[in-house]
Amino acid sequence: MNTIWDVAKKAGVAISTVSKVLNNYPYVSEETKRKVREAIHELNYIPNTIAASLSSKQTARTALLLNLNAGTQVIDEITLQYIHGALNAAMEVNMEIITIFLSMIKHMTPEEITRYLQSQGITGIIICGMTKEDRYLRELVETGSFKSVLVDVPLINDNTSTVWVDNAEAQYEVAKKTITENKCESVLYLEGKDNGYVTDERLKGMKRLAEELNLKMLVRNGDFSELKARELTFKYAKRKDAVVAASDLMAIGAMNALIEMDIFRPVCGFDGITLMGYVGKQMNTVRQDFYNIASTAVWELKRLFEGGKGQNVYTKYELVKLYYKDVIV
Amino acid sequence: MNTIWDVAKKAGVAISTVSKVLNNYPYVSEETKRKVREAIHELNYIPNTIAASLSSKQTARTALLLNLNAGTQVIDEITLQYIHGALNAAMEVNMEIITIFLSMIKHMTPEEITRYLQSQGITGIIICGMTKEDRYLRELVETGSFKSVLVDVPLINDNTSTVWVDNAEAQYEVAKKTITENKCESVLYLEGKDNGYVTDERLKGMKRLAEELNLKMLVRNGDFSELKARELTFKYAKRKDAVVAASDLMAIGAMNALIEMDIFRPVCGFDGITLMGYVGKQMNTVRQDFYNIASTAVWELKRLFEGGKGQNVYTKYELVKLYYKDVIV
DNA sequence: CTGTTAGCGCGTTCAG
DNA sequence: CTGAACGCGCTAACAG
Repeated sequence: MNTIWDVAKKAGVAISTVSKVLNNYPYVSEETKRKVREAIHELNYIPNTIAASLSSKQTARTALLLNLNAGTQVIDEITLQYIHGALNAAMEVNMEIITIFLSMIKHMTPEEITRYLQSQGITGIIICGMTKEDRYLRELVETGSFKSVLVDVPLINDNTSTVWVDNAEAQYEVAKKTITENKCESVLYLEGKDNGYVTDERLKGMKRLAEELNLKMLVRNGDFSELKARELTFKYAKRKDAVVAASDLMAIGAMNALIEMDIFRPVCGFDGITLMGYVGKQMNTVRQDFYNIASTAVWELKRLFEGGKGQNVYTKYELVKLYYKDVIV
Repeated sequence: MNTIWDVAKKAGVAISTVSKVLNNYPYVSEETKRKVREAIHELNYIPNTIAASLSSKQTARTALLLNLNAGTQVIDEITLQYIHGALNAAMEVNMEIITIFLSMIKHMTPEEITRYLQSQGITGIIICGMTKEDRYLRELVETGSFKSVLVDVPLINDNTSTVWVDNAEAQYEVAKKTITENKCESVLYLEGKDNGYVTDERLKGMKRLAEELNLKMLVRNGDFSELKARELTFKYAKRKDAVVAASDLMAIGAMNALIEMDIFRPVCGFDGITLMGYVGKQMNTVRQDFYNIASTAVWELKRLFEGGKGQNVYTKYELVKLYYKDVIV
């Protein structure tokens, strides 16, 4: 491996000069820049990121914290999209990402986590799938030891940004479409886990719709669980005209229950996961681009690293129905 | 953050002594060890891994290389299991893992990849989902610049190990079960991509079975694709008694085709993915524990780091049918 | 605009 | 058995 030393020698300059052109510092003549770049190119030199972070103390090493609670297919798909999006964006902006599952650090106190991360030279974190129960994470973020970007969690301060879709609006839209298409007058709403930050938002959107359309609405907590949604559907769907679920998995559970009960009710979901193409015939859902969300989070973190203040970033969504032909490859 | 200096001061020794007890070097008196450990504990000291790797040049920083070609649910599940298993095991053995998708490095030459990884201080790699087409990866491994563990690829040398299940045997068993249960005399075998290392093995197992049971076997290349399997089934299944697919996804494609054709043929798959519970009623499959495979790979890599020679490590599998009740949560 | 120098935190000889 | 001293590869003042 060539070091910065070799480059300096080859270009006939001091290592600090090389470092400067490497990091785009001002006050370097075009001529020297050229010489240095040439030497770098000829030697196929790649800076040692380890040494760089040791010395600079401010490199963009980032931890991607992921929740992997329920071992369902859905979680898999979403989580992997997060990882993929984050890693690719990280490569673009030249940032190192360490993937960490919350289960691996759940037993630690915020202080322990902080030390653990800092010992790895991590200065920024991106959190996906955080719940209200993850108080230690919240503390971690609030101490401000790291630049943070949270996905789907409304927590913003100088060095914390949030990336999420407008859940209230999305829930409103998808439900409205489903309900008006079928001229329903009453609805069973299967809301998510109380510990989920998006749960309240989605419920809010749903309430607005119920009021607007003058719907009779029954709200029940499905915990984002397919099984629970199934049970609730068995129990309540008969007396309602439609089932709106706050997640695709719950929508699938509801639909399967309806099939077993042998009655038809329109169902809609939220997420837009592939599984819908296999089982959810004709179900409206809100499709989120999780790859893009993670990617956005990385760019937002980069902004924070560069001195930007925390902010709220909305990402897009679309209303879709997934068909088998869309997912078969 | 406390440094090794603070610990040394508190324990009343030199930093080198602290370093020695940290790395379990001999020739340190029990008494000093005790003092140092106490200081470490009181200060909640965690060694800075960055500085450590800079200085030692032999830390176990590892790259987990993953293939993410087809954007299917199946790939998602398997890949995520790999990641999860690897990261958890890595934490146990105190090893740092950087996750990298092959798509991110596919445009680089082996030399470029080598430099890229080395610039990150990486000395070991684990590769999942490598195909025969990934020649640059093979070169990378064969240069011996890294300690490597390959999953499902038969390539072994002093610093390269392989982790995989006995694909031939597994394919033999699952097919045998399916075929004898249904007293079949002819079979359509949907093999995987030619570029897959497991494809030949599975075919080998299948051939042995065909010979043993004196089956009429038609082999067609399904490319691990659901769509292709579907088409092949439409074309050939009618004249056969059973369909054996070299992957779950193909099995699902075959089954859907059979349903549309409105004929019954026993089908079996390979992998044991969750999706089978949703769509694959009563299908035999070979269930692999991808979490465990990745975990095993990490431990194997650790062995290589410690001077062990490359070897072949077999992991287990089981024959199962997945039902909806097994996957609903 | 360029070069010198002092660390970053730790591992590792090598005297003592 | 212990500690002083050097260096890993690089960044960041600080002189010049």
